[in-house]
This record gives sequence, structure tokens and C-alpha cells, in this order.
Amino acid sequence: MDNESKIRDLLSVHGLRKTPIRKEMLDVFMNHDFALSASDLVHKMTVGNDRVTVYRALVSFEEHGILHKASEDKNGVKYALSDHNNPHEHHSDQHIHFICDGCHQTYCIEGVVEHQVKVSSDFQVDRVNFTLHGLCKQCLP
Amino acid sequence: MDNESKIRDLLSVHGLRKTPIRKEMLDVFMNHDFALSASDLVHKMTVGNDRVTVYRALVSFEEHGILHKASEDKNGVKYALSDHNNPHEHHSDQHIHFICDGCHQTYCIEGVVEHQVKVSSDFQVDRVNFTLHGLCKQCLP
DNA sequence: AAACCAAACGCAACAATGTTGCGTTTATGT
DNA sequence: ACATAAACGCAACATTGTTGCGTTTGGTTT
Repeated sequence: MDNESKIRDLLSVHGLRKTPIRKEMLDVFMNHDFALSASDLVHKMTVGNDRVTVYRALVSFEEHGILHKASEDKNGVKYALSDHNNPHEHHSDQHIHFICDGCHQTYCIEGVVEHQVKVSSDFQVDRVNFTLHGLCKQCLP
Repeated sequence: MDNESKIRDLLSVHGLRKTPIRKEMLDVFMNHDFALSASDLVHKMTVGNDRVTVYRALVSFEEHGILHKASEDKNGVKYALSDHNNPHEHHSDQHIHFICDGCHQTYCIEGVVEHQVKVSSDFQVDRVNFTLHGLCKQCLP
């Protein structure tokens, strides 16, 4: 296991147990630069293949801020490591979600979307969620 | 039925049959100012309560541009009337989707979100999808 | 108005995602 | 080494959405 000490630290900090399944889940996340669904994880993991266990670990990781929901549609939720834990996210505290039209992966990428909202006063806008769509490097012609 | 003639016209224009179920589906949409899921429709309708029929009608309506997907999450897809058919959308050709944190309804509202995207050149951004979140008039304190 | 036909319907069956309950195992602190 | 709560694993279930197929029906043609 590659990022073993990083993973052990991460679990320790949050008071979570270092079980084989949870360690491998985080390892899988650290070895991918795109977001993963529960089903993705179950297929990629070598130890333990019970969906329920994975679902419960995902919820726990999200509650502890280790993971966040990167995208969500009728086919389910995809999670990604939060910035400060993600080896692919070095330079920013904030990221944007990009969904590739080619490979359909969800990437957490660096960048900013500057925006100004003008809507009817019948609605109080507290947040704006952006998702970018297009082609990633691998899928560009 | 209130909007009967409007509904008959709409179905005629698109070469769709004026069946009781489809007429009532459109009627339900016209009597709501927020987006509806297949399940919402099944519960609100008085004639025909087969999920499959509703699903297939939704697909057909979307293909004909009568409806569009207003929001989508793990709990399913919500549809809304396209602007030109929607009695609640008088003044604009474009709308924005607003999801209320209180009632969790999805509204198609008038307004604009000006935005500028700055991201790594590893990703070619073709479209930007955004959703506004906050509180609607009914849910404001 | 009778016949025709494709559109629409309705039922059964299925797949996938996600959740809950409950008994068992195991990581971890004492 | 022991105790205990966290984590696991299994069965069962709910919901959304899809597919196949036979039947009904709206709309057209004759």
C-alpha cells in the first residue's frame, strides 16, 4: 500500500478505526484523480465486497469531512477526497467539479468561476453550485 | 380541466395522442410552479397510476421539448414544462433552476447568472451547469 | 360507420442504488 | 488479556428506472 502512513494518520485524526476495508477505500481514492461511486469502490477493492459496509464507510468519511459528494445523478453519488487530503489537489482550498462528456468521469479541478446572480426577490440565493462539462485531456481529439 | 385547450394544442402540435393520462399529466404540470418527479405525478393523478406509463410519457414529452429535466439527484429526476409552454414563465426564453433548502422543491425562475470560468487547460469546458440554492418565498422566515 | 394501425397502455419482471435491522467480529484503550 | 464500541456481513426491504410483450385505443382512411 502506497499512501499507508498518510491513510493511517487520516483515520487516526478523525478517531476512525484502521480496518483493512477502510484503509483500502482511502487507498483507492488516493490512486484515482476522479470521483468514485460506491459501486466503483466495491469493484476495485480486493478485501471485503459488501456494499453495505462501503456505503456506511462513505457516509462516515463524508461526516468527518474526509470525502465530499462530487456529483450526483439518477445513477448515484460519486465521492472524492476533500482537498486537504487529496494528493491531486495541491494548490487550492477550493475546487470545481468537471464531468467529462467522453469518459463520464467526475474530476475535482482547480479553478474559479466568477459569477453574479440576478434573480427575482422571491428567492433568497445562498449558494450557487457549478458543474463544468466538456472533454478531459484524455478524451480531447 | 383548466388548461384543456392549451393542452390539446400542445399534444396536436407534436403529433401526440390526446389520451386521458397524458392530458392529466400536462394539466398537473401546468398547475404547479415547481418541478415534478415521476412519482409525484403518479400520486397526483386520478386516472391511470402505472409508473411505466408515466415514465414513458415523460421521455416522450422530453424528446418533443415539451418538458425538460429541471433537477436530478440520487432521488430521481424532476421535470418541468419548457418555458414556452409554462404559464409560470412569461417573460424570458431562459430560466434558472432554484432548489429550496426548506421545501426541497425545484423552481424554474427568471433571472441571469453571469459567469466567467478559469480552469486548467487540461479540461475543455463546453458548458456550465449551475443550480441556485437557498430559500423560496414560502420558506423565508 | 367499419376497419385499420401505430401510439399508448398495463402488467410482469428485472436491475441498480441506497437503507435498516441485527447478530458477529475486531480494533483499540485500559 | 479483557472489555467495549466501532466496524463488518448478511438478509431483507424501498425506490427509481428499464425492458418485453400482449392488449387497448385514438386518429385516420376507406
